Amino acid sequence: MLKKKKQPSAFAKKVYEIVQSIPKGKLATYGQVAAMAGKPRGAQAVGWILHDADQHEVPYQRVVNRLGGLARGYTNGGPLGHKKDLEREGITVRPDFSVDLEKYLWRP
DNA sequence: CCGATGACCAAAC
DNA sequence: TGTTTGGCCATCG
Repeated sequence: MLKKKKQPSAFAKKVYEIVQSIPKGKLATYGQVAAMAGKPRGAQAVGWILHDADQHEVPYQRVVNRLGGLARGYTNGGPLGHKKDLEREGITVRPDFSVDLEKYLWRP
């Protein structure tokens, strides 16, 4: 299992720009980002791109699943690291690692 | 193109 | 209720 870094493709680049476009204190879901990138059913693909995004300057912490929950495999200290990053953005994370999408969801 | 993997989503068992 | 399966799309070998 050597899945390692690779070059950003058109889809990845779009995802990066979208994620970087998320205002501070707001959140976006995988499905939302995927839809903006042109793939309303590419949530999994977005997850893959974000996993690779750790080598880019992308605030992928602002991207959560549709339940407002943190990602399963976070590459930066686990869910605690993710929670800390979100709180630093001004987002309140519940003890169960979920957030209020109605309150923090980014609506362009 | 195919098979396998993945930080997702939804339904089925 | 917890686990599995299928679907989605992208990427690697």
